[in-house]
Parts: sequence; structure tokens; C-alpha cells
Amino acid sequence: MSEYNHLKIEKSWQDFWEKNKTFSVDNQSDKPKYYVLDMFPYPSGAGLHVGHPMGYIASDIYSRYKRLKGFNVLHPMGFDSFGLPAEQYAIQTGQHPAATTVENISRYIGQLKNLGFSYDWDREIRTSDPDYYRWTQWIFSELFNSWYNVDTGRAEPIATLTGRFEREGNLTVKAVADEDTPLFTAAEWNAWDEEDRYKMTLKYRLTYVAEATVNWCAGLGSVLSNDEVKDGLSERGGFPVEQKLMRQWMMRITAYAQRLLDGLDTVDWTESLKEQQRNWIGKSVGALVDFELEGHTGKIQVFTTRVDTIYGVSFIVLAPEHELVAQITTAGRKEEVEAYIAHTRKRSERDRMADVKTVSGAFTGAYALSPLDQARIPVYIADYVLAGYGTGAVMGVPSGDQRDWNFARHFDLPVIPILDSQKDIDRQADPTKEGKYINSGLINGLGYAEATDKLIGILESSRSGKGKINYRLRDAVFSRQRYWGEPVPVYFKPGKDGAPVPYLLPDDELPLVLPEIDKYLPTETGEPPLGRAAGWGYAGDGTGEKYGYELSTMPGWAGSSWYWYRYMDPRNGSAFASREAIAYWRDVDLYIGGTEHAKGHLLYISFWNKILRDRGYVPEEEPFKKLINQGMIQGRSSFVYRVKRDNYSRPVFVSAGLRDRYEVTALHVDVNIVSNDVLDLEKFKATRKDILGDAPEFILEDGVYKCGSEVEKMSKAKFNVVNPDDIVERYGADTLRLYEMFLGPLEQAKPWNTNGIDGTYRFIRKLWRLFYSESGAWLVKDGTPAPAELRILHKAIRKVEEDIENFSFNTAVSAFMVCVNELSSLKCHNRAVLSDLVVLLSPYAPHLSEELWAALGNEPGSVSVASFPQWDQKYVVDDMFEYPVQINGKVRAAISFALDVPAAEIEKAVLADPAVIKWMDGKPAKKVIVVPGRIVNVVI
RNA sequence: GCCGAAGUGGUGAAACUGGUAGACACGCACGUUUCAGGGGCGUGUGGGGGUUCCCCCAUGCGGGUUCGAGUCCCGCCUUCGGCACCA
Repeated sequence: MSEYNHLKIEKSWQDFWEKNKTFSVDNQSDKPKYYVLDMFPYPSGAGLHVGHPMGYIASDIYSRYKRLKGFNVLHPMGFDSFGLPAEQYAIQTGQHPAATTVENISRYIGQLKNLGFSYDWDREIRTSDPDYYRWTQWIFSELFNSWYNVDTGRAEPIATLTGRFEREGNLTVKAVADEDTPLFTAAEWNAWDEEDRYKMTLKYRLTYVAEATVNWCAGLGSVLSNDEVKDGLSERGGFPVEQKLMRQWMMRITAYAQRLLDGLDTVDWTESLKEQQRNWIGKSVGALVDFELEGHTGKIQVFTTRVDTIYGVSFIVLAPEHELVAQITTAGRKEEVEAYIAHTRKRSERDRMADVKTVSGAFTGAYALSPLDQARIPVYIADYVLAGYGTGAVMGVPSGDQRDWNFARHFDLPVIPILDSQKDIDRQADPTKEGKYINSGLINGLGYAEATDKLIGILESSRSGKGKINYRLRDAVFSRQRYWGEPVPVYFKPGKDGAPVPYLLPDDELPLVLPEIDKYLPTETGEPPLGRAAGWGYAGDGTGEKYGYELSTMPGWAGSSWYWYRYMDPRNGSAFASREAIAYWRDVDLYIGGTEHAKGHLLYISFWNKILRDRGYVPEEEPFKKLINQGMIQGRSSFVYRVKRDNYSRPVFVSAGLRDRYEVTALHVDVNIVSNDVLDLEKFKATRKDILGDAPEFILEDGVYKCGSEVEKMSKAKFNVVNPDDIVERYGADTLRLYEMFLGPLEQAKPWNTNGIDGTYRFIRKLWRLFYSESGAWLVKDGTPAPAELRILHKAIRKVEEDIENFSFNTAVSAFMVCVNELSSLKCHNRAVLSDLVVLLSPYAPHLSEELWAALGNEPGSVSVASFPQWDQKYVVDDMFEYPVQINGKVRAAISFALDVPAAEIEKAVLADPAVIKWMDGKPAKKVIVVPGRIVNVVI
């Protein structure tokens, strides 16, 4: 073969790998295990664009590298195939989402296989497959059957809870449970009938039904979780989202807030991602303080992180939605308060967020009494206090908090200094904790820490307050009013009072398969689409009755919150994965995916994993030891410029460099017919009759038409989508793989630009020329490699190894290029050198490497299981000689210099100017850097 | 406002614990190959003086530490991500 033919080479090796199951992996091995996982994709109708495989290429390189290093590598791929787009497509076209999903998946698989990934395709999974979601439903059941024991700090089976109720009631049970759970004794519990006992357990289960304020998105016809809402709009579709009280399935992720935080300290993720999660969980340590109400039996409970400022309180503010507002408002204030509440209700979440500067509120007429000195404190309502955080009530301390200060100024309330170090409080709040307390009764003269401890002690002993940790994290809403998701394995049976009570579908009834329906829209009565499935219900409880199933389905994150375990044992019919498989693979060593999942997926995986661990199914507290976030690939749009003139004259297009001389309209042009910003005019004329008309005129510069460019999101409408299939067709997968890695650091977001790809293509052909001459002659010769050749090779081996170990995939490509450039100029055709080079390159360019490896006389396919070449110290070290020296009379150091330079020459150079540098005797000095002919510097 | 990351040629980017800044690649220029198609090969390419050799200035801005700073310290500026009346 005289020319490198990527089409032929790549196809034949992909077939070979598939036929020989080269990358199939066993759950048993003498080798150490290594698990490399990609975030699995949602198979959208648009297929992959060049940005998507970035992470997959990196993980594949790492997987292949680890195999060469002697690891048993699990590297699977699958599809997160439940989701909204398929359902919306179904609503529009009537096609079953399952059908379009299968089509999309096969397109994805085709595209992925084209890129030569070393996935074990026998382990492929799909979350929408009943054999898979059977186990998602099973995990739901496990959560339903678990409660969180605060004493043991973990989830336990519900039986351990009911056992304690029988013996002790719930007075001594410390559990994470519903707010409204009443206290009861063992005698009371034992006197209840089975239904009442069961209903009581519903308040404790890790998944539960609740009337909750949820993010309702009318545009999508479904509720959304907090991480699916951005700036008051839905992340998908950008529809407005409103707060609505609805009955929903919830998950008690808040029980795990502290453990989720602790876990972050044990994993190797980027600091910025961990910070995002910490912010999202939003832990704040403070106290609850009760304020009695004057002339009223109720109490206002506030949450504060600064109890120490309690003597500075000059007002209390309740959220307008606070339940006490109606009771405490005095007759004279009623009108104003109600008007304010109405005003707040009208404002959307968005308006409220946009307008944070304006101070507003209303006085209720009521007064609260400070628990310490019985000071009379006016009670206000204002929308800067959120009903959903803390207790929905705050104590206003104007001297220490800027919002409180603004509020006090607006309503003419006193600003009381409480620390002697506070400055300028006439002009702004000073939140300092420095100094000693003043105007502060019992804590006068104390410092911050002492004062806080003392106050909490006093409040706790007088039962008017206690220390409290608050989290911003809310329990996760688990219901979606949609069709294309996992059915919740629950049916409802009327209770004594006629109200429906949820019961879990028995294990042996799983999977509860998604029923067929005629349309994918909500029913006329507003029920979710599953309400259309006539007769869908459970009849197996022996009563002869049929009970309706839950009509909402699980959210998108359900199937992806445990999937890495399924890859370990993907066809297991009796467990989500066998104990042996889990014990062998344990956890994911390297996880690669985008940072956009910080508040969703990456929290949920940890949450579910902790439950599975508590219940004894999995061994590790954190499932993903190391996480790398690949940067997003943006599009780079190209533009042509049409000169503005009347509609009837023929269109004129001006090249980008000349556009300033005209008044122009910029139009997107397909980036695939633009190369190095030069437009292919013939293709342009052939494909864009719509904007060109009959006889377009082009004003060129330097004989070509140049396009302008801009970085935007990759999308069809902007004509900037680059399909990897086209690049593979033209340059080959190996070139694309090398090029995508060469673009820059993996973590960095960058616009896609195909301009530089010729460089990597040239590199491959240059490598090819080390094996074959232009006429096709085989050039490789046996024999002992020259030292110069070994030096080049071993430097490359060391560099590539270091770079891959450090996930610096881009710099390794440079190392390949340097190596091949140097070997070419030496005309090196040595078999030993080239053999090692081929293995070295195989993670990046697997097809080419297999081809050349076989051409070198090795067994076909064996480069994939070869060993990573060893580098030899003697060829790669930059040997340094060290000479103690002194400079300008100061005794300093030693000189060291590269081995390349003959020692005599260095000495000559050093001795040439004895006035500057003199040899000194004795003392060991460290080094001086000497470059050929010149002393650079001296170090002690 | 708070938290996090980052600012290096025309472009993408290299630079290990401080040690010849700009590797490698794109682009560009010139040359070459009877190549005239977005082909191959070679040389050059941070800026400014001068053109065998050499000198000066250059890693967002201003200071500092050091024999020596892209790298460390202090103070600014800018960009990008995240959070945001969270009490």
C-alpha cells in the first residue's frame, strides 16, 4: 500500500474488533480492575455533533492506555433513553416514543462505532428498556421501604422503625420525617389498626407523597426540579415556571445533606464543581429563636446565623405567606397587609428576583417580645423574606445586616449598635464579628464566640430557642406528569376515610411496564397522560378489586442515578447487579462528563448510592472517585455579507475584509463549505439559491471570498453544526481523535474550528512514510537502533506516559508530532523503534496502529493488548554536571548544564570571565543553569 | 454583591517543584517540485533597532520578593462559569 487510506483501514479494523469481541471484558481477572465511565447520552434526534465525542475520545484513550498498562478495564456505553424530546416529538407526530428512541439509538451507535471506541458493546444498557427500569423501580421500592435513622446516621429497613414504635412509640426515635408528624406512645401505636400504623410510616419513608410547593411548568405540562429551572424559566424550552401546591412523590435527599457535603472532601473533582454543590446544599449553622407575641398565644420562630446580634433587633419580618400573618394582623392594619399580600402574589418569581433593590413591606400592628429582655418589637411582612427558607421569619438587625438596614431606614426604625467595633452604621450596616458587645444586656463586654455560646445556652435552658443547622437543599420532587418515563410501582387503595392510600407493588410484579396509550397528551380532566390507559391498575391483593396505579412517571434523573452498577452485570435477571460483580468492580475510577450536571445528576448519584450502601447493596460511600469535566464545544458560525440595496436588483456579496465599505446584512453560511474562512463559491451557489437569486455578484479580496465568524451555540439554524461523520469520511476517525485532543486542554470550553485538522492529517501521513515509500515499498528494516533514534523514541514514551497519566491529552499529541518529525529527518525505519512507536500511538489512533502493527508482522488485533513500551532512563535524562561557584564575590551555588554541551566548552565559557564567576572550594551548592556558551543563573 | 476559574504571538496553545518564554500545530511569506485543484517538500515567521554577529522591549496593569518571575506575594483591571433578598 503506497498511500494511507483511512476509509479502508478503519472499516476493516472496526469489523475485526466487533467480530473478535476484542474489547469484551470479564468480571474476573488476575489484573487489577479499572473502570472508566462516560456520562451516557440522551439519544436525541439530531445525532452527535463534533462536540459530543470530545469526552468519549478522552475516556477511550485513557481506557486503551490502561489496558496497555495491564489493567482489566471496564469501559461501557449506554443510553439515557427516557426523556422529554421523544415525548414531544410523539405528541407532534403520533409516533411512539419507543420507536423514535430505538431509531435514534441505532444512529448514535453507528456514529460511535465510526469513531473506533473500545466499548464493550455487549454491556450496552438503555434506561427505557423494561429489563433495566425494572431495577429502577426496585430501587424506588427500597427507598419506600427505608427510613433515615439519625442516631445511626443511615437508612434502615422500615421494620426497624415499626419495631421501635411497638416498644417505645416515636418519642425517642430520632428520624428524618415529615414536619407534621405527631408524637405517640407505644401504647397508642399498638392500639391503632393496621391502616393507621401504615399511614404513620408513610411520614418516615425515604420516598413519600406530599402536598408540596413545586415548580409547575404549564408549557411542558409537568413539574420540574429546582435544577431544571433557570431564572424562573424551564431549562428545556424556556417556558415560564410558577409555584404551585401539588401532591407529589418526594425523596428525602435532605436527610443526606451533611453526608453529601462530607463526601465532597473525599473525591477528586474540580474545586469549582465541589463549590457549586456546596452552594446548592447551602449549609448554614445558626439557631432558632422563639419570640412571644404580645396579647397572643402564638410564637414567632425565627432562624438566624447571628444569635449574637439579638440585642440589636428592632423589628421582625414574616414572609407574606407565613401562616401567622392572618391571625396577628390588627384590625387597623388589615387592609394594608392584605393589599401587600395580594401585590406579592401577583408578582412572578422572575419579577421578584429582578427587583431586589426596592424596599417594600407592611406593618401588621402586632408586637413580639424578645425572649431575653422582653423588649417590644414590631412585626412586619415583606417579600424579601422567603417562605421556603428557614422558618419564613427573620429578626431584623439593622446595624449588622444591609437588607435589614435598608428596611429600617425605609420604615424609620431604630438602628442599634451592638459591637464597639461597628463603624459608620448611620450610612450602612457593618456585619463585623470583631470587638466587644455593647447595648447587649447579658453579653456586654464579651467577644463573638463566647457570646454565641452563652446565648444558645440561655435560650435552650429557657426553652425559647436552640442551635440549628439549616440547608438550602430541598427534598427532591420525584413525579413528572409525562408519559415517557418509568412508571412508579405504586397503586392507590381507598382508606377508611375514602382517601387514597399508596401501596407498593410487590417485587414479583415488577417490571410495571409502561402501558400503550392513544395520545401522549394529558387527559381532558387534567390527569397525566397515563390517565388515558384504560383499566391500568392492580388487582392482585386478593380483594377482587382493581386499584389504579400512580399516573405520574419518574423524573429523568431516576434511570441515571444508578446506571454504573448495571454495566457491571447488565443482563442479570435476579438483581440490579450480582454481589460478585459489584464486589469486583466496586466503583468508577474515572468519570468523564460535563459540569452542567453539578446540581442534578451528580448529587442524585451520590444520594442513591448512599442509600444503596446503607442498605448493604454496594460497598463505597462515593461512587465516582475522579471526575473530569470536559469543556463544552461551541459552534463557530461563518457569515457572508450581503450589500443592502433595493429588493429588485441582483444581490451583491462582499468579502469580510471589505465589508466596512458597505452597508451590509450578515447571513449565516454553512460552515462545512468554508475552509480557513474562505468560502467555496461553487458549493455556495449550488446550495443557497434561496438567498442568492439568479445572478449573484461577489466582491472578492485577494481573489477569494472570505467569511466572517462568530462563536455561538451549535445549532442547525445557525448552519454551524459540524457532523463527525463528515470529518471521519474525509480525514478518518484517527485524525479526528488526534485533532480533537490536540485542540487544547480537555476541561476548557472552546469553539469548534476545523481549520487546523490538516496538521494532524499530515502527521499521520508522515508517520505512514516511515513504513511505506511513495511507490509503496516497505521500508522497515531490522537491526539495532541508533542511540539518536532511541533518544527520540524514549523521550516520546516518557512524555506521552506522563501526559496521559495527568490527563493532559493535548500535549501528548505534540509529543507524537515531535517524535515523528525527528525520526523522519533521521530517515529512521528501524523495526524496533517503529514497533514501540505504534503501540505508543494506539490509544490515540487505534485503527492506524492496528494496521501498522499487523504490517510489522504481529498477530492482527494484538496491538490492543500489547504492553505500553518502557522508557529507559539513560536515553531521556538531561544529565547535569554540577560545579560549585560563586558570583560577584558572593558564595552561592553550583553550575549545572545540559549533557549536550561538552564539559570543556562549558568550563571554557565559565572561565572566560573570571571577574564574574570564580570556582570556589568546599561547600556543596545546588545549581546554576548554564545554557550553551552562557551562564544563565546561579542558585544557592 | 458572594464563590470559583482564567488572562501568553495573527490563531489554537506549550513551559516540570521559579531557570534559554512562545514547543507543537494552524495561518501567512518566500522558495522548490513541469503541481498549476483548498497537492508534496523546504526555509522563515512575537515587536523594534540593526541585518555574518548582536542589542533593546515583550506573558492584562502597577508594585514587591529573588542572582533570576508567565510561574511566588500585595493591590487593581478584564473575561468566562456558578449562586443570589438564604436571614
